[in-house]
Amino acid sequence: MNEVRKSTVFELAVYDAARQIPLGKVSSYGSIAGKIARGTARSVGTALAKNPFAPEVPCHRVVRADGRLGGFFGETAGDRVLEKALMLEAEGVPFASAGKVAASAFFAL
DNA sequence: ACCGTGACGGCGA
DNA sequence: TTCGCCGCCACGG
Repeated sequence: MNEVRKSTVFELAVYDAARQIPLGKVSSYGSIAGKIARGTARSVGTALAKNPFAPEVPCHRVVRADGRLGGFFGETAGDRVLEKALMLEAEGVPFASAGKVAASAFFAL
């Protein structure tokens, strides 16, 4: 029988870092990459995309370096965008503008 | 071992 | 300021 998809050490490190993001705050893919000192924003995004520990791991609190929400929240993705954006607002994350998180909302990992 | 893909980031026009 | 291209690392086939 099939085993569960075993995550790599890198991915686990990413999940652990994301899990440290407090409610009402966010972090960028690049910041996490630097935190775990492994990989880059690209690989971090790929790892979070697999996130088998959701919602245990608040991957929705991870945004792009420019404050934008990112792939899962892509404006062209449809209604999902608003759902996630609203979820962040519900957590108390300040927005600089529509769909853009304020720089002060970034949590220093 | 090699190639293509992907929830990104920085720079140039 | 906005749009587009290249470069970055990790993973699966």
